[in-house]
Amino acid sequence: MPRNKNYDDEIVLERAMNVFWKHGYEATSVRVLEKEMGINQFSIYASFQNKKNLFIQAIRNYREYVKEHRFQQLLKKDAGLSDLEDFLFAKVNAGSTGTTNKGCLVVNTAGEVGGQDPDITKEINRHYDFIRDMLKNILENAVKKNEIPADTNIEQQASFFLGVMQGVSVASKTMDNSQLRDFVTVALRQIR
Amino acid sequence: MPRNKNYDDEIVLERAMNVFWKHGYEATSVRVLEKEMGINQFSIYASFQNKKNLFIQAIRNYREYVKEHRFQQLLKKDAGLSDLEDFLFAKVNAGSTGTTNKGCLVVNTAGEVGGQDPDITKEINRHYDFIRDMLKNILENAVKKNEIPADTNIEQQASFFLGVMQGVSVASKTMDNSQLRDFVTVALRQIR
DNA sequence: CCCAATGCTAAGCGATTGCTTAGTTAAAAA
DNA sequence: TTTTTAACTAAGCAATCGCTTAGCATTGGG
Repeated sequence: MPRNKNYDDEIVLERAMNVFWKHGYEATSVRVLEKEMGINQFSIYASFQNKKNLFIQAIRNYREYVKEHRFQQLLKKDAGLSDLEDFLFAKVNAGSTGTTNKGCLVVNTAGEVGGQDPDITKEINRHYDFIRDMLKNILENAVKKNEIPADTNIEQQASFFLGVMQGVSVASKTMDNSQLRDFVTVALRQIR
Repeated sequence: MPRNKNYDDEIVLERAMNVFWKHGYEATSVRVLEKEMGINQFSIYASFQNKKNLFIQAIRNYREYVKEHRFQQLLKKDAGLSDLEDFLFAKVNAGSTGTTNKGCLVVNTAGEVGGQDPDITKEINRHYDFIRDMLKNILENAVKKNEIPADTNIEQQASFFLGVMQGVSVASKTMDNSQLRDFVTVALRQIR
């Protein structure tokens, strides 16, 4: 019976994600959201209830986004250490091309909102559970492929590389390319 | 001639630092600052001009704070690798005692404000220059003490451990203690 | 003692915050 | 075509934002 929306929830959510990614949670007002999303405030609240929930949805959208655009190679079923190497060094070189690096939305959020809000914290943890699982799979494959020793402590190395990825996200804002390359080089060298 | 302040700039600045540390820059209002600092808004603006400058001063104060309370051991002229080990593992165990970890003020700020504001960015960089210098000194001492090989690439390892410290700051909010221990263990093992 | 200079209190400035609500438009079911 | 339902526009809500200002309090020099 009723009238149809003349916007797509997924599309406007992706736009919202980019605004939050660039400016953070608190510094993003609903006014700039409605401009960037291209819809009225009413529609924002109709589709996403409130600002916090929109932000949480944006984090989920971010996870889908990085799965498709950043972790593609790492998410192949048989991804191994060489894929992890490619990924980390790609991040190093990406820093030079772009202007100021936006870093990782989830790392930024962890820093800004931290353990303050339980709902957002839960979403942050979900994201890192996902990355941790991805890393474990890669490390298991790397053992099978004889890229790393058979007695490698998978859990331990997964925690290490998760920490390194979080470090890279911060470092990409504060280090130059050669420093970033050094960081990644040492991180990868230890497992060989 | 004139009347004297009945508060100490350093004391109220340290209080401001703790508020920013806990809630971040944007989420900290001048109203809560005046409550926590124990002085009127007028006095805040008289002593620190505006909110952003107060924040920048708070970051500088944070650097002095960590020099005295966190990096004490690392700043000894002859600090070596064993001191770095002590420091990193102390961070691991600190995560368990406290409630939600506040992380590092500067890492949090890098995530929230990032490259947005040039003045704040400059202050972030100053902080990391300081830590990098500290790390280089430690690594040089470690060579002299034969804790690490003589041909160790100091610059490279300094970038690595700076990245690890940034990672630990994020990870201390998202990992449990054993995961954090694994992260630090692998980071330190590679240099031996 | 009085005066000049700064500190303080408290009220309030315009602007912006997240969010809501009346009034209208559009579209599908009857 | 009529009716019903929801999406739209645009105005506006109270609350809070960073910051300022008028008026009084307090100090040390003359």
